[in-house]
Amino acid sequence: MSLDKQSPLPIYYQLKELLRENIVSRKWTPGTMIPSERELSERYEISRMTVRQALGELTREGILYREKGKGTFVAEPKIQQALTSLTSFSEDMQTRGKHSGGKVLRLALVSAPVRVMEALKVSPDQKVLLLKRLRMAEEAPIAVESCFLHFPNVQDLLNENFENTSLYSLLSQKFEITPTRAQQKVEAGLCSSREKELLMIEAGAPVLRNRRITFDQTGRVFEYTESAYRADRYIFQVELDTSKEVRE
Amino acid sequence: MSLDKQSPLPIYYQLKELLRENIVSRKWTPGTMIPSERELSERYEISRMTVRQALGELTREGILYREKGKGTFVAEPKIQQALTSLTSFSEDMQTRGKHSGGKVLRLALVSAPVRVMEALKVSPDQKVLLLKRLRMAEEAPIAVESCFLHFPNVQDLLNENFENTSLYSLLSQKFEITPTRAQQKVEAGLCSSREKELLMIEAGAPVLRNRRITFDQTGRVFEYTESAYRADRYIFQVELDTSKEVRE
DNA sequence: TCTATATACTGGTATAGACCGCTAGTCTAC
DNA sequence: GTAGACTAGCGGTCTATACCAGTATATAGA
Repeated sequence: MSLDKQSPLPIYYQLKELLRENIVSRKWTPGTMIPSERELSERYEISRMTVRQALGELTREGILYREKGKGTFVAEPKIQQALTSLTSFSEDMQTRGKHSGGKVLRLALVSAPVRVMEALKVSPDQKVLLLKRLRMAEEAPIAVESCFLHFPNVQDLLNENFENTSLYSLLSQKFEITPTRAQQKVEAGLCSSREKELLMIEAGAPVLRNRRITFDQTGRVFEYTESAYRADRYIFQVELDTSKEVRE
Repeated sequence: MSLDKQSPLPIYYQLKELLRENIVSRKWTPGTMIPSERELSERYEISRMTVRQALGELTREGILYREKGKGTFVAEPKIQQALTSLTSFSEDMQTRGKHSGGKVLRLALVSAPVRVMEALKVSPDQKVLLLKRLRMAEEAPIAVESCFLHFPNVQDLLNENFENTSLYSLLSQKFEITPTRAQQKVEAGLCSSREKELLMIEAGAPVLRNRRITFDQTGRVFEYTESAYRADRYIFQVELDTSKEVRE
């Protein structure tokens, strides 16, 4: 594997994904020392500062940790993450060991329905990005998800390929948006006729309906998502904990 | 205010604190465009890369945000963090302004089903207290709840009246048990024939199924509860927050 | 044998310069 | 008047280099 310096993708980003691949494939296991910054910079014929940008981002993602004078190492995976924390679907599925995937049903700038406008706090003349996807797990449909996004330059997402990429990792890489807090409402319902076809279930089958408003690190709402999960294939899990102190 | 290049503190860190001071003192208010990277680098006679390190960290902290081609701006302050809270049904209903109530369907020491034994970590010969209730809200049934309890002297609860009393307030008053942490699983399903009658819904109506394992302040599990909520009358809500660190 | 020093690594900080794509305002030609 | 070209300024990426401080190991001296 190597880097393509002609690619429009930044070099540090290519290196980052290359390193990530070595970790998720368990070629490098937790605790392993990865090649030093100087070694990586020589091997791929790039500047050490570029290597540092890749390693820095992976470190902030909790995938690597550095020790001055010693080296950079693969971090232990976080166990709790799937529960209390905010995950996108891709990451959610990964932590459960299932193969994630999805088919984009729609990706466009739209005028939002009123309930979405209220959630995203946008005025009627503002358009939001709608990303509607059929979510898959192990080759079978598991959920229909409509994700409404609103933040500066959201239209840049129109050219992205969401079939294999996590929305949240894109948001953090290109927009410096980190999902930090969310309000989620979960209820039971019966599938609509459209959902019945997409999810390949029978009429009258139950679905889990999920509505989520997500806030970034600055406290701004950037996402409102509605999803309908096949009840026979999905369980919503949450850990509640009152022992955590409220800051400030 | 200026920077001390002889200080053992890194220059980027000094700049970061200097900029932060301008923001917390509200000299720069939210939405203000701060000086450009090149301007800061000239003003303080430092490299632009050093400026970028300071701005990058403040951006990741959510204090600044950048817009390509435009500039770097002061972000809106973080809103107060809300907690994921752990409430009993009575309190849950109270916070929603509905009159809470319930009819006790069964209160007895029983041998627990296997899934309950596993959750409560009891051996097959140990009996647990089963409290099965029909939960009401505004004179109408809203949920069927089976609550399995296991802790010292649990049999003392046999004489209690649960029609109007919160289980959790009893536990804290008489047993010094404070619900502190819980794992909850939520899924959608269709009502059983028994649930249909109790909840007064039609056959094939959807229900929200909830399973909760609750731990007390010492980390011991004391409760396993299964409930089925009328989908048309109940929405499960949760606030998620990743800004609180999860530690082992 | 044990301690102290030399040295060869590591990541951390900082420099100065370059080019890119994007934004917004201005200016020109129609 | 207005659409399109130009341009100054912005953040984003990348290079090549330098020196610092911490870590581990080998080596020289007591």
